[in-house]
Amino acid sequence: MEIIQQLVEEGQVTDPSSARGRLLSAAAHLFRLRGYDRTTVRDLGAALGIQSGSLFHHYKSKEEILKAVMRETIIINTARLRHAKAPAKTKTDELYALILEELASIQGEGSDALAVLVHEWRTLSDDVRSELMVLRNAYEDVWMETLVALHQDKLLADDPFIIRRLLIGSLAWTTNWFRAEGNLTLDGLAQKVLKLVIKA
Amino acid sequence: MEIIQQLVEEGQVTDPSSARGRLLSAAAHLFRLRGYDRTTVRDLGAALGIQSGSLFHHYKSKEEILKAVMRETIIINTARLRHAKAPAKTKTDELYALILEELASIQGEGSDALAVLVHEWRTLSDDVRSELMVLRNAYEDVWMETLVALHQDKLLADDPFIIRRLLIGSLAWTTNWFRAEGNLTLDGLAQKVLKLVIKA
DNA sequence: TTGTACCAAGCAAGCGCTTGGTTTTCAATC
DNA sequence: GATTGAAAACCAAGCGCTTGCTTGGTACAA
Repeated sequence: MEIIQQLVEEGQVTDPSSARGRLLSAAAHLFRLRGYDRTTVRDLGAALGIQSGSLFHHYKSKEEILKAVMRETIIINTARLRHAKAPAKTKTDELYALILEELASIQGEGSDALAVLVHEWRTLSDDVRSELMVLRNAYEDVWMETLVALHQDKLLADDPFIIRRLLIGSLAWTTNWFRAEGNLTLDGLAQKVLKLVIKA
Repeated sequence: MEIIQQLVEEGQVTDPSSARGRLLSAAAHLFRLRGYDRTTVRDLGAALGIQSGSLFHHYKSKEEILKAVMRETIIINTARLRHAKAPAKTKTDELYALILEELASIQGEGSDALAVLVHEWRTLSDDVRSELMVLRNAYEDVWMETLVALHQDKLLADDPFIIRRLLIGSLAWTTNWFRAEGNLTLDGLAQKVLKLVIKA
């Protein structure tokens, strides 16, 4: 995943192989598994093989850890999304690429972090939430560029804002049921979703 | 809401005006607002104007309260769903009625409880979860009857199981953005959603 | 007079986080 | 290429507070 490496070099995200980086991915994993509130700093320490108190050398509070997980998740996935739609030849291809990429992010690597992002959004304090909102808007912009263009070409089944909101829910919910082992592949699912929102 | 009254008389759900009933709706409200984990028994007691310890006269643990909230929510909403689709003349009308009713449940009355149901599902212990799963399956059956029939009539845009799963996510997510004050009504939204999943 | 609904007080366990000190890492120096 | 120094990473212990829940008793309606 050279996208991440580039972001590391730009100083935008933490190196996953560093102490802080391992902390963040362990946190993402546990936060997803048990939820933020049910994950104690002792759990997190144990997962890393260190004392719970040692965590506070890296981040000054538990919420700072959650914030960092979310911040980096949004940044990484925004970059991924842009990267995914770049080679598309038509706007419809672009939309397919976006759907597939978001599905892959939810299902595959980084899935922990993205699930945490959706699930624990309201856990954040107001300050932190509005701080992250800026990043999240940038993520949504990548979607809206494509959707608005499709709407102008009369290719979208409905208003782009409505479509996007319905899509968020549908795609996020796949964590709860989709398993790649089934006879439905991720590409297959992305195709099905695409067909629902594109005019016949 | 005479549906609820009938369920009360059948002994399926708790009378909302009883002490236990008020406890459950206060719990649903707080669980939604702050999440189950962040809601303390002291918060809950304060909301009811009683001591936190007094709660345990009604339910033997905090999780029992969550379980009761969920249990009754599923039962009530299953009855609502059946009631909503009864007068429909075509299968398409049935589906519209189901979509509208689920949207209404999420947005309007009982919205607290249904939101809790979606959000706190994984909070439950395995035992309780599988116990509630039985009820939840009954709820899903109401949907599947209609969707399978539509699929047989070649009116559905895709496999009924896929459609339902995509719908759950879309509809549940509306809590996070839909506000009835806008220029989009609930019926309007239901219509839009219906059109996406029904063949042109 | 029996059961329902509640109170007042508090216990044991678990929580996030702090403190003061030790080990590890690693680039700069000789 | 060994020596050094300081920053980064971590430990051991525990503090102060909150948590879910218990206990023994009271008010009151039927």
